[in-house]
Amino acid sequence: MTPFAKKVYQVVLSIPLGQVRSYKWVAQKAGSPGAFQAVGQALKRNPYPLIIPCHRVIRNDEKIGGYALGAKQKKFLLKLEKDLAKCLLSKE
DNA sequence: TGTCCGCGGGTGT
DNA sequence: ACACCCGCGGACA
Repeated sequence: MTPFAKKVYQVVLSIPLGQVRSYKWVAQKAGSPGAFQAVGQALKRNPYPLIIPCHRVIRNDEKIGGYALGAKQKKFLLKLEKDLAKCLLSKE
């Protein structure tokens, strides 16, 4: 586990439910604003793609980009999380 | 070996 | 199909 990747995981794990951040944002929080691609590599090489909400990390223009389990799955998960977040917000 | 940077390809409209 | 950004690959310390 590399320190950079670990920090990336921490940042991704800090993303609230139903919220999404861009690779640039994660890269900046990781300590390297220009290493947004390294973030993707770290997520791809992450030991637990299902544990880390890597699907909350999307492109800077809300595009999908890529996903270890499938870009379409990523969109699906994002839709579910957004709906879930909305449900939680509707509920007091 | 790991991290950072650039070209080409993919997704979205 | 085009434009922008990147889940890739290569080079440097």
